Amino acid sequence: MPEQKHLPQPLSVKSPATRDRILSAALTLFSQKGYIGATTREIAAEAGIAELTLFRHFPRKELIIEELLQTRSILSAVRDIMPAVQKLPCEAALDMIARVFLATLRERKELLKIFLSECSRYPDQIKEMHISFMVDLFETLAEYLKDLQKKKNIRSMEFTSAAQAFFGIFYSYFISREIIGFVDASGISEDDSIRNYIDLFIHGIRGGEYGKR
Amino acid sequence: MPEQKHLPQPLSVKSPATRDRILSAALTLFSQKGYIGATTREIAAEAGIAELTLFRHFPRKELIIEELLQTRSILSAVRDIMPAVQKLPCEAALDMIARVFLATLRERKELLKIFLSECSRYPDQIKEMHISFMVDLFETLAEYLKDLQKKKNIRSMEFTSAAQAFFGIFYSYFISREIIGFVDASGISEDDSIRNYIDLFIHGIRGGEYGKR
DNA sequence: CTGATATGTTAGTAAGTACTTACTTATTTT
DNA sequence: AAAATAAGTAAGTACTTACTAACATATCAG
Repeated sequence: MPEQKHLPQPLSVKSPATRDRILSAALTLFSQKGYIGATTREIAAEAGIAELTLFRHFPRKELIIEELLQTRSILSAVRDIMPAVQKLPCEAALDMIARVFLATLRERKELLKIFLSECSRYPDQIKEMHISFMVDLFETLAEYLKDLQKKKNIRSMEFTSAAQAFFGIFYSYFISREIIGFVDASGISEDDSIRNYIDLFIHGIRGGEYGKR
Repeated sequence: MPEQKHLPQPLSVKSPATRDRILSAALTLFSQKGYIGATTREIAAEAGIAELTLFRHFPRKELIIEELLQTRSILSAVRDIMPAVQKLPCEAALDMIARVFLATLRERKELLKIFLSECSRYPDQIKEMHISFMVDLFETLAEYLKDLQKKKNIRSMEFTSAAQAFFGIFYSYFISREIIGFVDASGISEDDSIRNYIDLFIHGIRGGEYGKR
């Protein structure tokens, strides 16, 4: 009877590649089946590793989703393009902002689905990140509109509300197409939809006196 | 050894009150913890009945959510108010439509959360109901706008896109407040938000020639 | 009173699930 | 070559969950 104790293997196992495969597999499965619905066995299989390996990287299942929500959260790509966008005519600028926003949502589609499913049962920290992302978005566009007012014929208004409306249109558009699976029977293409929405928005912010009641 | 067989109790048990308590309890818990996360034990406890009673009404857990999604789905309260709304000035009409829409979403908040969480793993039939609800909403408003064009100075445009934008604004507003838990730090009240959105929308659809490029 | 109906109580089963233990095997580093 | 590192295999534990079986009880119509 050998008394030699197999040390239970160190907890700090590091192989970024494997760790990443686990995270990617988890992202896929969580978004498809929800956090509870996706089992550690499935995640390991999807990642092509042994279930035990998963637990060596993430001693508890919870740590996987926490790391996912923290490291792969939505970053405001919109803020980054603002310098380039300032020089464009406003139709083109808003078109660009809308497209970058939609692209960001598409990139993070899985994460967004997880978040929408799980947000009520997950830590405040993550909620706050999401909210501060939104605030940042709104403020970025609101500032742009304020600047625009100095150069163009733009009404005085609550620019924050306008920005919320703008992103709200595209957010709903995204959710209905990509999450609910709505297909527009009226046959309006994505390009046309974007054009129509922006056209509406631009008329909405434009200065003018008539029609007053 | 008595050979007397206790008949395994008939399957068709009917007590609308109990059935309803189960459905209501399930609605609450599914929306809080998700379909998988809410256990039959918890649902029975919430309904104040024995777990077995639950199974006498719904032999499989799945049948509960199916009945919920079918019998308590969103009905377009918007369509019903259109006759009354036609007579109002358009600002008031749109205000009313927005408020009824928001109220509908609030009433069905739990169901909406379940649907958003579970829509990817649930039958097409339910998806289709949701989509046809949306289509109906959009068409209702689009028709109203078309009529409005005959009486007022309204631009020519794709009214379906305009209707999608209108409801999109309020849908996003609802999701961010009620589901994500966003609180507007800028201190704009709900009434003000609605007013601002509608103001923007009305300017957006109003006819006019200037600003043309 | 009788018997059907709707529920309760208690106990259980079979299948999962997160997570562990014990030990092995490659690969890389020293 | 030795040692450390990152992963694998296989079996199992403790617990939970949807769902069932057996029997008791309360209500109420005929």
